Amino acid sequence: MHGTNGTGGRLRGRNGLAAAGPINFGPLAYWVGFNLRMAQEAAFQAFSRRSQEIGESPGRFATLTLIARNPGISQTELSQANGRDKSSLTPVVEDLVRRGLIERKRMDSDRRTYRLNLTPAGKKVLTTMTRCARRHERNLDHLIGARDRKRFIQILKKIAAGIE
Amino acid sequence: MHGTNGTGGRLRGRNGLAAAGPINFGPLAYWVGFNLRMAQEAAFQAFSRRSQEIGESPGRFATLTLIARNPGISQTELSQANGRDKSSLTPVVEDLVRRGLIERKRMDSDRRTYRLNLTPAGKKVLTTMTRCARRHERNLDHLIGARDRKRFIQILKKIAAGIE
DNA sequence: AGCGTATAGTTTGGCATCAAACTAAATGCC
DNA sequence: GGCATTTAGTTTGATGCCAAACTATACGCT
Repeated sequence: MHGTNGTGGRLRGRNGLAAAGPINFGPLAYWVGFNLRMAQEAAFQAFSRRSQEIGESPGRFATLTLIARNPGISQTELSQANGRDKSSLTPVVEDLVRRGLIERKRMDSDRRTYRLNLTPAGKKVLTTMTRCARRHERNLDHLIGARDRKRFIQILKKIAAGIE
Repeated sequence: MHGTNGTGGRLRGRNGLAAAGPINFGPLAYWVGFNLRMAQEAAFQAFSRRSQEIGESPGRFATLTLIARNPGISQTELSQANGRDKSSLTPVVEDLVRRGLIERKRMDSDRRTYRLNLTPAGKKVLTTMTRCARRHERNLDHLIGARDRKRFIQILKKIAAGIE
């Protein structure tokens, strides 16, 4: 190496720190995996902040929606639809029951499985959360642009479904 | 409710379980946040499996790449570039130093900060990991299609950068 | 009926992450 | 020089997640 600052190719301020300087991302810059992670994290953080405003946890939203749309769904079905392990659902369901947002009944024909349903209180909370989520979505839509939105979602679905 | 199966609008098998049946995703089906999460998780799982084949952890990959491309980078800069809290980096850096993949030197001018650099061993491991990641990327590229790839990444970057 | 296997949900253990409190060093102001 | 403020990194505590072990029901075969 024959440069003058000994940082191997990156210009920095006199004390070796890039002044909020340009980071070289190398191949990460154009790789899908990395950008997917960064985008997801950013969107999640934003939604998280919004959820806090209404005093709810972001993870509860998809759960309540799926129960609302699929009354009587079992925990295993729910965990699969939601892309989480069934064991992760146990404390969530416990919490939602405790707070009176969902109701949980043993099935008669198969006494291992539960059926989950929203209570009236749960429906009310979901309505509030949905309004909040819609604001978040509008924000994202704005960034993406109406033209590309549909195609964008299609690609996301393909990735979710089609990876081996 | 006056239906016959008591599941409130969802057809199920005789014991109340949808036979790997169609889940109603409601608004989640076309919302960006949810699909972003599902895609990211799927891609991550796939990369995770691949990483295991070469005996590495998926999280190490971006870290090593960023150090390689920005020699002498500090931990705080690194954590920001990588989209993680600086405290998450402490155990990672410890591990990489312990295994002799990176080297860590106090700066002379500011003795609070470290400079991180790859060792020759680290460079070698990164080469292997990069090959592995390229296979993963090819897989994703195939799903996305060459035509939409560039636009897709642009949108992901916009989301990562532009959310408030 | 009885036994082996499969399934629904829970428990446990470990990991990655963040946020807030903390330590040590640097900077600025008087 | 001395003291308040900022900054780099670590520690601690909490959360959410997964995978594997576990419990209890159910199913299937003989």
